[in-house]
Amino acid sequence: MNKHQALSAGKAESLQQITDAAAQCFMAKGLEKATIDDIADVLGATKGRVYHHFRSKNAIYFAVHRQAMQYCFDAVEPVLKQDIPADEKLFRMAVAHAHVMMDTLPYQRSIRLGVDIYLRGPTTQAEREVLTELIEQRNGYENLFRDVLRSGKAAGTLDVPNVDLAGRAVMGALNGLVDWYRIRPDQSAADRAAIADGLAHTIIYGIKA
Amino acid sequence: MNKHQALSAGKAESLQQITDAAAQCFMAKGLEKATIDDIADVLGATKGRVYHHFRSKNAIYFAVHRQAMQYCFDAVEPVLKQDIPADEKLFRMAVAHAHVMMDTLPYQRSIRLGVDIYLRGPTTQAEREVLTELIEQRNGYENLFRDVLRSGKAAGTLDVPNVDLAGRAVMGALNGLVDWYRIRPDQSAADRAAIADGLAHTIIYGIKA
DNA sequence: AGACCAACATTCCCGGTAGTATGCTAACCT
DNA sequence: AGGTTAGCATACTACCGGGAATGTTGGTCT
Repeated sequence: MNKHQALSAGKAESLQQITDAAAQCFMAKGLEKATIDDIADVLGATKGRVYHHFRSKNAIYFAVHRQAMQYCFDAVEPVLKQDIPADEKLFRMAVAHAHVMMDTLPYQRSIRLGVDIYLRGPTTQAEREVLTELIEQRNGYENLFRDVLRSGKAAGTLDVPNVDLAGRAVMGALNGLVDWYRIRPDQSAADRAAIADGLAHTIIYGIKA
Repeated sequence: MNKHQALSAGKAESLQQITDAAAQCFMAKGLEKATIDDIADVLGATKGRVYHHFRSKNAIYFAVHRQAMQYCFDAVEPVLKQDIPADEKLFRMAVAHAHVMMDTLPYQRSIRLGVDIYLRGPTTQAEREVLTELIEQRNGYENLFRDVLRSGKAAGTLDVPNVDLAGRAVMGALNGLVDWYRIRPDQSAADRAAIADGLAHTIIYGIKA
C-alpha cells in the first residue's frame, strides 16, 4: 500500500478527480476562460493541488483528451470483435459511440475545444509531440469506422462510393451530439438509447422513403 | 458621395476587411488567443483602426457571426423558393449549405468557437441580447431544414420518424465540414462540388446497400 | 483658407492569470 | 522519535491583452 492513501483518496483517484473537474470547467467556460482556480474551486481545493499533479494547463488538457479517447476505444472495441456483417457492425459501433458521447459529455466536449488551437500557440517541443500523439490516436479511432465501411463495401452490404467522405459524414453526425445534447435530470437510459438508435438509423439508412 | 471614400476604400468596405481579418484570426488561433493586434496585423494596421469601428472584441465576433449566418441564408433561401418535392429540395439545400461551409470557411469556423462561451462570461446586458438574437437566427436557419423534413414526411417522400433528431444528424454531418475541410490551392470547383454532392447523398440516401 | 471631422496611429494603464516559491502537516520508514 | 517525503495550501511575481485616452493626418465644407 502506498503512502497517504488510506483515507485520502489515493493518487490515481485524485488525478481523475482533477481531470473530471477540468473537463467540467472546459465544457462550461471554454479552454481559455477556464482558469486553474476554477478547476480547483470545483474540487474544493487550490491551485497548489492541481500544479502538484500537472506541469501546466496544457498538460491537464492533454490528460483530459487522452481520457476522452480512451472512453471511446473502450466502448467501440468490443463491438469490433463481434463476428457480424459489416453493416450491422457499423450500426452497433455508431450506437456505442453515441452513448459514449452522452455518458462522458464533458470529456468529449473538451476534445472539440482545443486541438488546432494548440497547433500554433507557443507550445514547447514536448507538448507538440504529445499533441501529434493525440491526433494520431484520433485518426486511429476514426480508421476503425473507415475499415468497417471498406469491408462492408467489399462485401456488398454497404453502398459507399467514397469511404473517406462517408466516414466524415458518419463521424460528423455522431460527434454533433456534443453540440446539442444537454444532460437533463428527467431523462432516462431509454431516452438516451432512443437518441443513439435514432441517430445510427438515420446515418445508415438515410431519410429517403 | 460620403467623405473620405474617394480613394480610401469606403466605410462598408473597411468594415468588411476587418471582419474578414477577424474571421481569419479566429479560425487560426481561436477566439481568446486571437488578439486585436493580430487582427490589425493581418490588415497591416493597428488597434486604432479596429477600435474605431468596433466597441469591443465581442462586437467583432458578433459581426462575424451575423455575416456568417447571412452567407448561409443567402445560399439556401433560393432553393427554398423552388417548387420541387421535399426530398429533392432537401438534397439541394444540403448541397448549397455544404458549398457555403467551404466557400466562407473562416466565418463558419468562427461560429463554432464562440456561442456558448459567451453565455457565461461577464458579458453586458446589451451583449447578452445580441447573443440571443444570434441564437434565434441560427434556430431559424435550422428550422428551414426541419420544415422541409416535416413536409417530406407528410408527403411520404421522406422517412423521418423523429424530425428533430434527423435534423440534428443532417446539420451535424454538414457542419462537420468545418472541422476537417482544408483549403488547398490545387483543388478545383469540381472537387468541392464532389464533396458537397457526396455528403448530401450520404445523408439523404444513407450507406446501406 | 481655415475650421472641422472621420479615420486612423500611439501610448498608457489596469485587471486578470499562468506559473513559482515557499510553508505546512500528516503519514510512512527505520 | 526524528527524519523524510507526498500532498497539499498560501503568497507572490511577471506578463499579457483589452480597452481608453490622446495624438496625428488628410480630405471636405463653406
